[in-house]
Amino acid sequence: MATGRTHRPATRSRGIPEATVARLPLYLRALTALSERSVPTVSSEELAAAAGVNSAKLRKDFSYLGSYGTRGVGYDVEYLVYQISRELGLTQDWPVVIVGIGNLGAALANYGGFASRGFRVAALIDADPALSGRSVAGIPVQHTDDLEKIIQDNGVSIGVIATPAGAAQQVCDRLVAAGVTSILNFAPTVLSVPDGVDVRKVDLSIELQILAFHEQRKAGEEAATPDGGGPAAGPRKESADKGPDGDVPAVMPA
Amino acid sequence: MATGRTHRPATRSRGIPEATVARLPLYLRALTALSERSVPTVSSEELAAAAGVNSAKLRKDFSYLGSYGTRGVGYDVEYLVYQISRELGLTQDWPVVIVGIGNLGAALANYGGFASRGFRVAALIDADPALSGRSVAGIPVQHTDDLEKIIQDNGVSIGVIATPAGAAQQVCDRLVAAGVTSILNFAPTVLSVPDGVDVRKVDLSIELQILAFHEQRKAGEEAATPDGGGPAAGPRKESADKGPDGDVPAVMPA
DNA sequence: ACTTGTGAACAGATTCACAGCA
DNA sequence: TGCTGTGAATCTGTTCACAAGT
Repeated sequence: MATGRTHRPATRSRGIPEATVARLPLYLRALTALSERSVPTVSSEELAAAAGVNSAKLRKDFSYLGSYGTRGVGYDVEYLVYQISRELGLTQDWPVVIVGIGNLGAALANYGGFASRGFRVAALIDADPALSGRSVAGIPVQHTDDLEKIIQDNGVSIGVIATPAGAAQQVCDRLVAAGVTSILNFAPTVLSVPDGVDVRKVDLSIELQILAFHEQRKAGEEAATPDGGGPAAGPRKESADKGPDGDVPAVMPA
Repeated sequence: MATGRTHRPATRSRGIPEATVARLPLYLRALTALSERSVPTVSSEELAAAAGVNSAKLRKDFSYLGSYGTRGVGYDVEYLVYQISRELGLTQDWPVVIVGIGNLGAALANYGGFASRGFRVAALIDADPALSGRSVAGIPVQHTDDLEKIIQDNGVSIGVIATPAGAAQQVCDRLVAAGVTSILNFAPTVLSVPDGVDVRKVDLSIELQILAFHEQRKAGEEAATPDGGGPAAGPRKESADKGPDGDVPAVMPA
C-alpha cells in the first residue's frame, strides 16, 4: 500500500525505540514530582513504581539514553529531568495552534499542562465568525481565513485539530501547506498527510470501545469461571496499559 | 514486579490480540461510513485504505474473528459491521458516568460519538456544589456524595475520570468500590486499581511531548541530510500511528 | 551490599508471499 | 482471474538474570 516505510529511515542518530519515547513523558512526570519534593536520587524500582511500569523496562529505556545512573545508588533526579527534557525537545519553546474552538478546543486551551512543558498556545483558530475576537483562556480566537498567516508569523510547527470530523482533512491540508509538520488530531477521522508529517490521534470513542470489549469478556467469563468470584477487591496492580499498539482514540467537539 | 500478570489469563475464549482489538473500532468506523453510502461489499485493500492501515494487517486481524470474507470478492459490509460490533460488545447498552464536569468533562458530555455506539451517559458527577442541579448537554450534574448510589442504580460498569489530577485516585477508588470495572482516565496521573479492573488513559501532554520528540529530530536532520530538502510536499502516506506501545496520553480540565 | 546496565531468551505484532477458493 | 486466509519470516518490544561497578 501507498508510499513507503512508516517513518523516516534517515540519519537516525541513536535510534531510541518508539515504545521508549512514548514512556519518557511518563518518567518525566514522575521525576518532576520527585524534584518538587526535593528528592535527590531515586532507584529504578521506586521510579518505576511511580510511573506505573516495571523496573526492568525502565532501566532498559534509560539505557537507550545513555548511562545516567550510578550503580548501587540510583539516578540523580535533577540530572535525569534535564536529560529526558532535552531528549524530548522540551528545552525549547514549541508554539502550538489549536484549530476548532468548540467544547473540546476550549478545554484544551484551558489545559494547564501545556505551558509547564515548553508548549505555548500561540493562537486559537475557528471557522465561526461569531467566535472571532472573543477570548478563551485569555487567548483571542482568530478566524480560519488567517490560518496560514498565523502559522507563519508564529513559526508554528505543531497543530492541534479539534474540529468536527468533516472539517479535519481540510484543516489538516492547510496546516501542512502552511508549514506544520506535526499534528495532534482529535477528530474521529483518518488524516492523510504527506511524507515527513507526523500525526497522532486521540479518539475517545475508540478507547471506550476497547474498554467495552474487555468489559464484555469479563461478564462472559464470570459465568464460565470455576470459582464464582465476583468483581470484588483483590491485590492492587499498577494500571498497566492495554493497547500494545500505538493506536490512540479521538474526541470530537459538539 | 508487583502483583501479577498484566491481564486476565483466564478462559480467553478465542484470544484476539490486543493490537487487533485496538484496530477493530477503526474498521468499524470505516465500515459504518460505507454502510451509510449503501456500499454492499468491500475488498481488504479498499477498507484498509479507508481505515489507514495496510491490507495484510487488516486481513490478519479479521482472520482472528473468523472467515467472514469471500475469496475473489471481498467482505460484506453489513455483515462485518454486525460481527465487529458484536465482538466489541457494542450490541449491548453501556451506561457510562463522567466524573469531573470541567471544560473537558463538558466536552465529553456533549460528544456525539457516544450514543451512536451503544454508550449512554447515565450521569454527570462533580464535587462542586455550584454545579449540582445544572444541566450539561441535557444531563443534570449530580454531586459526588451520591456517586455510589448513582453507579448502583444505573448498573454502571464504565467510568470516565475528567477531574484534576489530585482528585483522580480518590474518585477512582470510589468508582471501583461501587462496582465500576473499566475506567477511562483523562487525569494526568497513574491510577492504581485492583486486579480485574481495566484502566485506559488519555493524556494530551504526553502526545504533545511525543510529537515534540519527532519534531526535534526532523529539525536536527534537515541540516544533516545530504539533500537540503525542505518540509515541502511529497507523496501522501496514510497517517500510520507512531506509538507501538499502548501508552496513551491524558488531558486535564481547568 | 546494593543497584545499574545489558546480553540473551522470550513474546507479541507486522509483513511477506503464496496456497486455496470463488 | 482476483481476493481472501494464513503459515513462515521478520521485526519490535519485554522480561530475565547476572555481570559490572560503586
